[in-house]
Amino acid sequence: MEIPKIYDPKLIEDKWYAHWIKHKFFKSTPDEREPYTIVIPPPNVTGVLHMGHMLNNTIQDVLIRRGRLQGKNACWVPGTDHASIATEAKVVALLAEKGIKKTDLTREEFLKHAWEWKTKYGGIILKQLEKLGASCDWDRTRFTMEDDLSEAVIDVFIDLYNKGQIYRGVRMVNWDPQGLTAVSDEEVIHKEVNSKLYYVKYKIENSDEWITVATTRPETILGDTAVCVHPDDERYKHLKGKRCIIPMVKRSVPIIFDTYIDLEFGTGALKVTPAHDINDYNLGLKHKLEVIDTIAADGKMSAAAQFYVGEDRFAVRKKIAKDLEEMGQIAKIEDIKNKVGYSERTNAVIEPKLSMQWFLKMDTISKPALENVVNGEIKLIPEKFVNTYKHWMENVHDWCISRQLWWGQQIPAWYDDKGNTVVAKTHAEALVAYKVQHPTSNIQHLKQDEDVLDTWFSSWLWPISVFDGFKNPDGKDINYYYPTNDLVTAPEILFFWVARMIIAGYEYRGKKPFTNVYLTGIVRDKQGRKMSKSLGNSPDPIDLIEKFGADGVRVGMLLCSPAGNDLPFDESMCEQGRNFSNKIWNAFRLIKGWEISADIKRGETNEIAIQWFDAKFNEQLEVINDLYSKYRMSEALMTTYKLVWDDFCAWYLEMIKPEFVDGKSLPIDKETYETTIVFFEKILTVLHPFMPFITEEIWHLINERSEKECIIVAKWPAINNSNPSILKHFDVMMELITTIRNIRKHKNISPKEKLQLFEKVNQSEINKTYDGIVVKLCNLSSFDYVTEKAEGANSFLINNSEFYVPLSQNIDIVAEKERLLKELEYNKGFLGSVLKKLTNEKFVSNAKPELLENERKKEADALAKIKVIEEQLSALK
RNA sequence: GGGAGCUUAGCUCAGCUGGUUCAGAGCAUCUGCCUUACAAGCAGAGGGUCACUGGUUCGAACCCAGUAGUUCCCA
Repeated sequence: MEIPKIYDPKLIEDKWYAHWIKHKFFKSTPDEREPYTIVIPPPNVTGVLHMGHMLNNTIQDVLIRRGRLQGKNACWVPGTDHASIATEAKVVALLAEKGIKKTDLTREEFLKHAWEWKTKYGGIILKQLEKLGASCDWDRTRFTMEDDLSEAVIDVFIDLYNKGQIYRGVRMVNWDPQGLTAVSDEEVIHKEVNSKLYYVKYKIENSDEWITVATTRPETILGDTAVCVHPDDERYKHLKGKRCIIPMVKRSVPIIFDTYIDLEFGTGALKVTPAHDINDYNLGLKHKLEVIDTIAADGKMSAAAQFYVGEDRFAVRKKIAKDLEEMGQIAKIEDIKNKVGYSERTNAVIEPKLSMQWFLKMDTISKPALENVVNGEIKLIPEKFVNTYKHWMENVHDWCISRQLWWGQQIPAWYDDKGNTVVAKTHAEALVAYKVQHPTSNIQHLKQDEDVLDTWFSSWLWPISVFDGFKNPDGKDINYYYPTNDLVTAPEILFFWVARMIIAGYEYRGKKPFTNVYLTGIVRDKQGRKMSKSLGNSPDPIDLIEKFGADGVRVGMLLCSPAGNDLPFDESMCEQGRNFSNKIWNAFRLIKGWEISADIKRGETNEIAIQWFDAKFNEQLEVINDLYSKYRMSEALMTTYKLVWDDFCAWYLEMIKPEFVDGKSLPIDKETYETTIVFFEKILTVLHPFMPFITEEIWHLINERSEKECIIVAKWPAINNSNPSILKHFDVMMELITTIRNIRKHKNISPKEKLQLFEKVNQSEINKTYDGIVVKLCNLSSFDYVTEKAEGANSFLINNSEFYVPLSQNIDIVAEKERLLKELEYNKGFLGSVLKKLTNEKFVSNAKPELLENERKKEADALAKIKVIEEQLSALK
């Protein structure tokens, strides 16, 4: 049988994925086993797989596969969300290419196009997840806008409205003039930009005096309805009761006094534009000012502005500055830096805008979500995010849940022509409710609210709605899978999504939606920039999988990404993963290549090697289990990596590897072979969550197995630590081996040349248990015990035992002396530091007894070592 | 402007209740090897004033205070 020496993932990954699907290994239905559940953070239907998804979904797959191996009923629910703004923008753009304007279509016609788009392109990302090996239960795939989930959204809206938690009101919202919709506070990104501060002179009415205000937004002057100064400001006290004239529009407005004003900023006089600034709006409410909305929804000046009507606000900013300057009303212009809000979705500059919106009250409904994270009922990993979470939840704002879009769940609110509102599921129900409220009315038709709900208002129900928890609140699925176990997501949406799911969980199930929230880092490029499509700095994950294999990419990403830490991505990480695959493959090749003999008896060397690896495996498995329980995934992987590469390949296999005689490998005894297979299978199982494909492939090659006997449904090894003491003996032996190899290296002795080794020891202390291994791994011709120093040999110390390796070449006495002196010096220094503690009365009286004991032992060891070194030194003369 | 976090080897990170098995790991680097599993490898090696300053302590990477740099959140 010819096994290729380079592992080629391309040949097997698709095969095994199809095999797993065929045998329904990802499928989960409620049964008597303990459930282990993860709901996917639904990616946006418009999305394609990027590195962030790779990281996030790899972690989920590792967790779910391990849960499955542990015998739990593992259920990973996939799906997508409908992403109102992004999808609608895509569809609008697509229609524009065909020469169709959204405004020419009815709502129904537009939605038809949108659904067509969704059917055709939505969900590409889910297909891509298969390449990664994601073991989702695809039969459970959900979409936030499918009928059942939409119905849940509508029902929740109605329920919260009836509970008085939802209200409609005019509010200053963050308006995205490009997306033509309001966006929530959390969707606004504030960036510091270079701006100009314009000092504009307003004439005091019936006077020759002027008052100068400072503004970064002169285009809003047209909507000014007051000028405000601080009541304590000596400069303006005399203006009490006066009015001033707004430039251009020549409107007379009052000069008002309010302590809100910052005396230091600008001139201490503030122009007040209630329609276009949240603070001004509040001032306006307080002082009962007129509100003039001069900027239309698309960011252009409205008719109310009187000037520059139909021109864009930024063009107008420049123009009005110039025009005012010509009129002599600009006092000066300064360069400043200020923060400007941008839409997360469209990157347009956010325009504060007054509009009628729907809001969810957050003050009371969010309480359990705060408490249960603070008290640890729900764990955030890493814990540091609890602070941020707490801070946010304690200062939570009402949630603006309406969006001026069509793609989404239309708000179930109905109005008569006077604006009277009823909230109901259907027009018929609305009409009935309306008649109850207005018994005298004979209206037959109510108009439904044009707006849809924020997409997060769908996804906050996700952990419940994917199990039909609204439609069927006592259903088998929801009762079995909810609360789910782990959620894996990015810290960026901790508030957008995670907090709101927790709120919904307590509101609608009275229980948390999940227990652990694992927050991944952000995948960045080498310059620390977030990977994004617009920057073009993200490699295509599918290309990476082509190049390094899915297993390689998974390992590469996970090795360097502790929870919550950003991940500066570099392809070389995947290379390390690929190399690891190859290492495992070659271990398999080695084992598979052995000739097995039932006639040979298992030698002592192999027996010891087996005992040792068994102990080592159990020791490390315990560490790995513990790391998993703490969600320290990258460390669990690194521990597994070293167990496989160092302990299994570099040590164990080298110890049991049959010798070559006359250009031919000797056969291996059956017992050792079979045990080695058992070890290898255990190792493959522990590797499986990280590297599902190669482990499945080897699993089927290493032993005769039926189609259904797959590693994906194998059993996670149990801990069975029978002989832990052997590990200590081995550590000493390994040090001996390394030292001998080091001598070889320093003396330039070929690995092929056999060496002799002597240990100076009293006959009673001889323990030859490990000698065979040392002989084998160091290529020795003999390992003998002596009572006297061997002449002309290289000597060294391990644990206060002296060893000699006779060399054909002469020993460099000078160098040897130097080395010994250095070692002596170090040990004397060490002894000194120990003695310093032991002679320190306070240390002796304060330190714990076992610590004191340890120091005494160190003292004794150091003294013994110094004695030996001194003997060696004197022998050199 | 307010709050939180971070700073340990060239890079990415461990380091639990302070005590030389505590200064570590992987990658990268350097040296020698194409040794019939693997050069995508093997065997070795070098590399850090634990950001800085001060304090507490018998003893500080670890606790406290301040400084600098950096990231995030909020306004």
